[in-house]
Amino acid sequence: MAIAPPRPKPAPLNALRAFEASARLGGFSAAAQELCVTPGAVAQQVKQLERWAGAPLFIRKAQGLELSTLGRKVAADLSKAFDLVGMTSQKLRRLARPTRIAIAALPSIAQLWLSPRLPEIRSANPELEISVTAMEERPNLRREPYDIAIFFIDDSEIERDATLKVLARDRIFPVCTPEIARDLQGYEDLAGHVLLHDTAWRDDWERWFDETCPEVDLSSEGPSHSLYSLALEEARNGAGILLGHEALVSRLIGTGELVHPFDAAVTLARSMCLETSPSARHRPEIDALVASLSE
Amino acid sequence: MAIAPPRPKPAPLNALRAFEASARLGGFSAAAQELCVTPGAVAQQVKQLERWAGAPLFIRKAQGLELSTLGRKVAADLSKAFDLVGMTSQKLRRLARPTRIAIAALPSIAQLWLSPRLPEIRSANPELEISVTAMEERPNLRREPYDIAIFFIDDSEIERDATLKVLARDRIFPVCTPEIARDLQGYEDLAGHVLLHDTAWRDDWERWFDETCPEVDLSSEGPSHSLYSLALEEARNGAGILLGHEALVSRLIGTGELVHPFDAAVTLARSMCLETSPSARHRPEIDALVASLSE
DNA sequence: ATTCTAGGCATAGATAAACTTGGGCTATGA
DNA sequence: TCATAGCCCAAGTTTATCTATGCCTAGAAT
Repeated sequence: MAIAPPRPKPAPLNALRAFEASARLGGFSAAAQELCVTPGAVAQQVKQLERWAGAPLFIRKAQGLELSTLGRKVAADLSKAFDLVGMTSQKLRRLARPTRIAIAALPSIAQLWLSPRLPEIRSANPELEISVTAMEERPNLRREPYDIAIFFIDDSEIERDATLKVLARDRIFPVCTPEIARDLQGYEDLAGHVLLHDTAWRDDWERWFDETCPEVDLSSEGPSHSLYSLALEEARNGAGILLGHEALVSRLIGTGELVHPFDAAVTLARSMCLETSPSARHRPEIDALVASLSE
Repeated sequence: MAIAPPRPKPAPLNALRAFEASARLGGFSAAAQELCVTPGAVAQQVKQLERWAGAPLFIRKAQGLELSTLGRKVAADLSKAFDLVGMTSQKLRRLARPTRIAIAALPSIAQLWLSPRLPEIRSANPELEISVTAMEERPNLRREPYDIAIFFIDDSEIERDATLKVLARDRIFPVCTPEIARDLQGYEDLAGHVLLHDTAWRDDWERWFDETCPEVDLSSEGPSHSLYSLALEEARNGAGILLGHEALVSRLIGTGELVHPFDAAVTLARSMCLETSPSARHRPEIDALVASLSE
């Protein structure tokens, strides 16, 4: 009774995932970032799924997307399904090699905060294989294979998510070499120096001026670096004054290589937080590591 | 702070699915059949997943597979996750075009039982687009995009699954043209005629001999066809005697083209059953169709 | 108004993933 | 002792997926 199989195919898995990410994040570009591909690839996948289903899932607008009625009806279920897939695959990875621990962190945090603490942790737990991956955006720990993530997170989000562990509030203040600091008697003396910037935190200086000395007329112009650690290196070499984020500069202040010439500090509405993967909680290796990092 | 992304990749979805199917069905070959690929393809996918995880999921034995401890720990969760994915994608398909109904059936059932009933159903529900796909194996309705499946199913399984709806017990008895029937006075007269077979139901004749006339020495040799409907066509053309499955031959008996020369019938331990997709239940279109098919 | 920017669309070509094929190997059972 | 059912491996091929471009639209910023 053999028969050739022109059978209706099951839905393409990758297309479902692309749709789910687009629906959850509200756009192809955001989804593309999460999936590490270009927006065009995501758009194609979604279109493929629409062809399979026979009806559109999104209403395309010139500016971004909107879920169609149909899309809205299935997006939540799909998210739940892929959360389960993701968490199970992480469980698999962890059970396979429990001593392998992956940490995701902002590049600046990875280099300036985490890296100095790792040697001690590694020597205290020689059996652990700790890997650190630097990235700009906080990954979705329900999906991506990291056990721990360390990023700056807005307070509003911290309130909503009780599993986030605050490591330090984000306080900013100018830092420079002791030599430069000798020139700085008052805020107006800043005008004569180079103000170093980080591209991602471009308005740090403006923010600090506004909150500490709005009466002084100062320009926040200056060279900017795409890596905070580069800007910090420049400051350490005496190239100018950088707005330091407390958690990231305290080491260099401790060694005396940098000083903070003004007492005024601004506390931003966010904190450096440690997040653990839902599938990693209550694992002894992870708990111990989190405890070490929290001091 | 841009950074090149050599990020640890998430688990490959297709590999997860291949592993899940292999674990659930107990072998690469069975999984390959469900996924419509060759066993080698499944083996490669599973190996890829093992590389990703860093540990083996199966213990390979000369005869088939056995789940490793690790594999056993994640297989159940993965099945649940992919069930959810599959059911959601079916929900999507159905919501997109609610009047499109896909039926899967054994080729013989499709042609001999279902096909004669469809014209009436189609004219009673002209808005429905009913498609029929013939296949040898009962599909997994949690995964594959069919709304209804009609297959012969063993009684033991029917007891376990209350959602199966029995359409007819599987009763078998010889059938032939009225001309041939005139030659058949007793069981021993069968010896002089060609006995037609279906390859998939090769032992039907032996079974019937055993239960109705074990004392007569009859050979169950004879030509076999890979499609039951072909064998039936031969019988209708007077080429020999076929063991008829009641549900499949009753039409031709009704028209008088075939007769059953002996009263003796054997009831097999299985029935022709109708199964509905979990995601299709309680939909008016489906319920109405099921009711029509159940008479 | 004009320019700029962000986001989506379409296509072609390049890249990577998945699949098939064919040949080996090992136990089981007729 | 052979046949069978499974799995493994190595090419080689097909298919799917991704990138790269250029184009279009609607708000936002000059």
